[in-house]
Amino acid sequence: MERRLVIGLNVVLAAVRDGEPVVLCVKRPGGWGLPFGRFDPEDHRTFELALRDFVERQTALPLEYVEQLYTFGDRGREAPRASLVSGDEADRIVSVGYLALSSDALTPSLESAAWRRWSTFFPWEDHREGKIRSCADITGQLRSWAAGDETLNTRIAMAFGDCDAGWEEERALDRYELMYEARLVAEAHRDRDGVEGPLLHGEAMISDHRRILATAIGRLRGKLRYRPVIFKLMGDEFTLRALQESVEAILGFDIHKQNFRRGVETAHLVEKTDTTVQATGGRPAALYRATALSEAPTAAGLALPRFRGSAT
Amino acid sequence: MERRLVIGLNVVLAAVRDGEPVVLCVKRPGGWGLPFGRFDPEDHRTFELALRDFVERQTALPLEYVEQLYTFGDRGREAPRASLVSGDEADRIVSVGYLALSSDALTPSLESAAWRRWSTFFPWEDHREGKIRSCADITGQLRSWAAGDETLNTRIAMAFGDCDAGWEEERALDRYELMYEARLVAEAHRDRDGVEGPLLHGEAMISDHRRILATAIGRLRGKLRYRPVIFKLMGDEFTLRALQESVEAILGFDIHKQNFRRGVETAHLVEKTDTTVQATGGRPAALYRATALSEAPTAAGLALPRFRGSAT
DNA sequence: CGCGCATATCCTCCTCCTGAGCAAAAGTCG
DNA sequence: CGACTTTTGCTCAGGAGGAGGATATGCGCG
Repeated sequence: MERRLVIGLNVVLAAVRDGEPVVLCVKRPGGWGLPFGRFDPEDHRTFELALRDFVERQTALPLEYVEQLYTFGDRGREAPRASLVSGDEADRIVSVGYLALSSDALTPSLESAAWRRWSTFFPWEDHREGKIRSCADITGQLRSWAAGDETLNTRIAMAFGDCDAGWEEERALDRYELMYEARLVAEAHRDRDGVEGPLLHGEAMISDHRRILATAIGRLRGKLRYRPVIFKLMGDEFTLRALQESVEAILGFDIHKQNFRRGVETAHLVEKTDTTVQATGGRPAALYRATALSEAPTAAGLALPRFRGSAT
Repeated sequence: MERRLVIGLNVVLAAVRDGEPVVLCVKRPGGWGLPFGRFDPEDHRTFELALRDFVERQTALPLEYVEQLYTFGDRGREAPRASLVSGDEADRIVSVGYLALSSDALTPSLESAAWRRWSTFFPWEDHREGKIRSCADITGQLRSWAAGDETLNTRIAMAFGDCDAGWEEERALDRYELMYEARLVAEAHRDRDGVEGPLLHGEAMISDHRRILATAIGRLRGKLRYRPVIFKLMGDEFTLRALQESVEAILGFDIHKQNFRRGVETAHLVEKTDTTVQATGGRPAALYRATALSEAPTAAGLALPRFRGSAT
């Protein structure tokens, strides 16, 4: 029996709903996962076309902005569940991960697809005021796992900062991988022992999908700073508060209001329309729209502050 | 005849030699290209292992630092030369590009492999003092090609700045792609007309290898700013001047000497040894080495200035 | 209508990073 | 020794970014 090479495509379709970052998930036999499909060179000229095709089939939602994340080719990574994609355990699966952004987060018309919050899978990535923050436990557990190992402790320090200072939001993958190695996430047990792992930090996903999601989160967070991608998550018109809330949702921490305004305005990424809306109880807010500048895919991003810990 | 799916691996192995950025090239029937090979799932557990394996065979050089760049899956991209890798024109080739860094740039023991300067392929990317700078022609040609097209002109402005102001060195790929579309590089003619294109800007490479190289250059340049990768290109001990020259070689422009020192020293990326060397005619320079901090793959990078045009 | 309330919006102040350049130090070469 | 070259230390000004005070403009309510 010849082992064939199979290319699987995975998509992290992200959006912001009611101020919460969400990702489109699909219910599978083994649990929740990302939309994915097999790339068939006969049918599709490019990865992106294939992606759009089967995401639409699996979720009945069209894709807008799409960007490649990473290609995972290691044998053993998908080990226990390889058969999910190929139907043939002997095939060698290489999976290409994609990040897609949606501005509307329409409810998918299929039962099996649903928007789920990032925080379900990565509770420790959300440091906004009033959210749970289980980060101290994690670093504690990591440190005792690392014991005296110099290298590991450096990695922990780099990935988590002091969890309150020096936290770099774009290192979501570093953090997940450390936790995986330390067996603080269920996948680590499942992949090694073959049995369902205990519920540890956050909900698990099938295969290596949570790793892909971590990659996507990190990439998106990083990209906010140097490309105007945030507007791919916004409608045509929005208040500055809404824009800021989206940014905060993605970043996972609160930022200074007045400075944020100054930042986006002096960068000329947005322009004021002449309409205002009254969504809250206070003064009506001006509606803004993205400028032509921010439409350019190569334009600069937002000047965003770093997380400096919370007042807790 | 069934079309099989084939995964090709390409490596951009970069180094700095005598203050010049170089890349390891392999002489092929159609011209110079990057080392590449076919990924065989039977033989190799991971892409990286496969990579190390065949690079060693093709060039007799071992790989050290390796990082994935991008996966190119579009049909038609490699069109005229698809047979190079597979030997069977009907196969569908997907290629995964990698970036590798070498600190020593040993001369490969094989005839067909050689280190070649980036500037051979991308003369317009080098803005250091005393180098040719054909950037003004290029933007001129691009603008007349773009004619009045709003979108294209924005892209040009974003990619090239004013070629003297607002130039962002990490946009090497954007620049190459624009030039490709405008048929300012030989590959554009070759890929479309099937015949060897005229010599235009820089030397052409086989297949889409120059595109991959552009991707690598952009990635490496960007990464300098947020990861300590520059030390992967340096030996164990080096003077600050040597370090700076490497950085300048990669970035493609000169930077302020005193500020550079201040930057690396206050970032604690290097520490002084107690030896000095006298390489030039002036005062002997202290030798430095990378600190443990800079060994951490997740540590921060160098604070580097932006290109502000040359005094010409 | 006047008042408290909740936001939005404007503006100021202060600090630190960064760009730029002067000047001294420590060698070589003739 | 004096001219020259390169390293190294230091200063200073401008600007970006962080924090927060002060107004503006809507609401609901008595």
